[in-house]
Order: sequence, then structure tokens, then C-alpha cells
Amino acid sequence: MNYRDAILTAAAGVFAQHGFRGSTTRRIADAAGVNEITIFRQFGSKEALIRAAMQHLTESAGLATLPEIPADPERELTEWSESFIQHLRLRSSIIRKSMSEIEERPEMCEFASDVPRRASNDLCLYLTALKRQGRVTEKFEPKSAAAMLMGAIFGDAMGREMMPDVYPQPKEKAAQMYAQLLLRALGVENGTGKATNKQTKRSKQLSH
Amino acid sequence: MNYRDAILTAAAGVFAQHGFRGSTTRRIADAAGVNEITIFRQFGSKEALIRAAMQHLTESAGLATLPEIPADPERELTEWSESFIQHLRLRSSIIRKSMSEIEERPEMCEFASDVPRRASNDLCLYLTALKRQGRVTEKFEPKSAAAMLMGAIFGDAMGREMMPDVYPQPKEKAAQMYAQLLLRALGVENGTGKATNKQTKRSKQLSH
DNA sequence: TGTGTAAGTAAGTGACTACTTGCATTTCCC
DNA sequence: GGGAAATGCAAGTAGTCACTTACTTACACA
Repeated sequence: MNYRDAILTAAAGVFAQHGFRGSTTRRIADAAGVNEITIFRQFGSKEALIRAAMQHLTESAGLATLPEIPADPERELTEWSESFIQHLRLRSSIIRKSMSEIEERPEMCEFASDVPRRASNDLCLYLTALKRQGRVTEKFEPKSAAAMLMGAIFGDAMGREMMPDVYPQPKEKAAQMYAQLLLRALGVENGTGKATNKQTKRSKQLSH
Repeated sequence: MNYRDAILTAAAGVFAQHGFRGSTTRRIADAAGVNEITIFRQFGSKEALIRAAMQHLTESAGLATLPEIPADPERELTEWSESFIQHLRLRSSIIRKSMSEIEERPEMCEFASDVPRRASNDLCLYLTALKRQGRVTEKFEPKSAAAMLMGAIFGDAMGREMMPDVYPQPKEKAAQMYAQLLLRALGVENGTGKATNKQTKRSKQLSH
């Protein structure tokens, strides 16, 4: 039997709750149901274990994709935003812990920054394609717009736990609201809908 | 002589760099140029000291204000955003560390969440006032819009250090870009000009 | 001169930490 | 059934941590 995966999973869980310094080898061993020594025999050191756990996590993370050629921006961007905000929410603890390690263990953040980096790049490409299609009435920089949507999603995923009253309710609709706000900032016409029923559709979606 | 303030300042600095567990009383004492025992005599315990340091920080934080009655939305919102992003950037380390303590020391986050909570409330009131003035052509929820701008600013302030290539350049213009994108999402006219008649009608029809 | 207060020095306590060593046990594959 | 690899157990090492005790120094003020 090989406890490697159990240890990696336990390490990720303990790290998410207690951070690097709080992730004692004893705690991880207990969480994995394994003798503390097994950790050192398998991974050599606590630092190597945590690094392996982080890498294991980012490798197993599947990201939603945006089409190369936008067809229905509102639908596509909403779905992507919902998938992304859900991803971040499920990992909010570990993301907070990783971010707080920048000063002391910058290498560890390389792994953590991989997912948002790819997501940002995808989103940027999508917005650029939208622009090239001429479906945008406002001038904008794709990078700024992408950073804005990603920031809104990120802030919601990180902060709602701490200050639930600050963010839109219900939380399941938040991603959609951010996506729609962004599209309006860019002046994007709704892909499938007509201009005449645009407002009706929006007010329906925005009211609760 | 009373070393209280020196210790508080040193504690905040050490905490910002090393987090709670990494903030050893020895490190703090060294940073303050003080004997370790003085810390315990002044504050009783490490936890009480860190808590006092956090409180001291949030109390000394001055926030930019938004006018109760919007006059020049683009200028006002840009200036507010710039002031807010600068505030967050100067404190990004300590904010990251505080956020990562939610699981283990939730009381500490009460202090940290005070500033963004007030900022969000101010922004929300401002956007509501804009809406009531009828200078907005799109229907929107102030809370969602506020969360979006705050999130964009927050994400920029937290993430740029880790992934500078993801965010708009130069960083001094970022806040302005986010503010402008938001105003366009709400359909607010540029500068001091008012909305056109047609748009005003539309917004009146759509508002409840 | 005497007293109170803030600070320092030195030494130590008990608990915890990452990590090691030596040896016994289980499990798996051939 | 045997050998090798993985795992467990017990004990220990050297270091760090928050915090304490007991005593001393410096200074302000009356």
C-alpha cells in the first residue's frame, strides 16, 4: 500500500486550515492516518511535502474554457465566471494561506499563481476576440477589463466569508452579475438576443 | 519613557512579514529595540500584543470620502479609487496575513474587515445617490456594482505583486481604468454633463 | 532622601518542532 | 515461500517557542 496520495491530500487540508507554520508533521500524519515517520520517508522534509501537495493540487485543477470565437457573450462569460468563482470558493482557504506566504516562501506562490494566470490569459483572449468581431461599442483595454472581472470574482470568493453583507445576494447569482456588468461596460450587444428585448431581459435577470 | 508605540509599530511590521506564528516575541522585541520582557509586561501576551497592534493600525487609517451628492462622477470615483488602491497597496502584506488568519483567529479579522466594510458602504451610498439623480441609463444593483469596483481594486492591490503581467500598466492608471469601466457599465455620462433626455426616460422607466 | 515606575539582565520551564535511529512488522510480487 | 519494499513503534536530539521568576538599574518626582 502506498500512502502517498493520502498524505498529499491531508497536507493540503491541514495547510489550508493552519498555513505553513501551523502545518506540523504530526498534524498532517494524524489527518492522513499515518505514522509521522512515513511522511519523512516519502517526502524527505516538511517543506518538500507541502510543495508536492501544492503542485498536486494545481495539476488536478481543471479550468472552464472560453470559446476562441465568441458566439453568445453573455451566456459564455456568465458560465465561465460561475465556474471560476466556484473554483476559487472551494479553495478560498488554501488560496488565502498561499498568498500570505509570498514574503517567506515565494516559490510556493508560483504554483498558486498558475491557475489565475491561465484564467486571466483565457479571458483576455476572449475579450480581444470580442473586440475584433466588432461587437463592442466602447473603447477598452482587454487587460484592464479582464483584471476587473477577475478581481470582482476574486474579491467575492475571498471576502464574502468575512463580510457577507458587503456582497450581492444570493451568492449564486454574483458571478452572473459581475459578468453582465462587465459586458455593459464594454458595450457588448447580447449575442442571441435582439436589441429590442435586451432591456427586458436584463431587468428580469437583475431583479430578484 | 514608554516603549508602547515602538512595540506596536514593530509588531505590525513583523506580523506583516511573518504572520502570527512567525511573529515571535523575540523578533518583535528586536525590531522594537526593546527587551523581550518589556513586551509581556506591557501587553501580557503575544496574542494581546498583536491584537492591540491591529487595532492601532485600523484606528489610524484615514479613508478618502465620496461626496454625498455626486457632482462629477468620473473625477470623484477615480480619485476615491486611487486613494483606496493606494491604501490597500501600502498594506498588502498585512492584509494578506490577516486574511489568512480567519480560520484560526477570526476575532482578528474583525479589525481588518472594518476598513473595507466602511469603504464598501460609502461607495454603495454614492452609487445609490447617482441612481437617484437619474444620471444612470442602466438598471443595476448598487451593491453588485460596488462589490465589482472594490473587488477589482482589491484584486489589483493583492495580486499585482505576484503576477504583474496580468494587470493593466502602468499601475498608477489602474484605479482610474476600473472606475471608468464601472461608470460605463452603469451608463453614466462622462464629466459633469447630464444624461440625455432619451436616456433619462429610459432610466426612469426602468427604475422602481 | 525616599519611593514608585518602567525598563533591563539572567536563568530557566515545559511544551512543541522537524527530523533521526534502530528494529519489528506487514504487504506485495515473483 | 522468500525477498524487498513500505510501514509502524519507541525513543531520542537539538532547537525554538511563549512565558515566568528573581533581581537590578535608571529616572522622575515629592
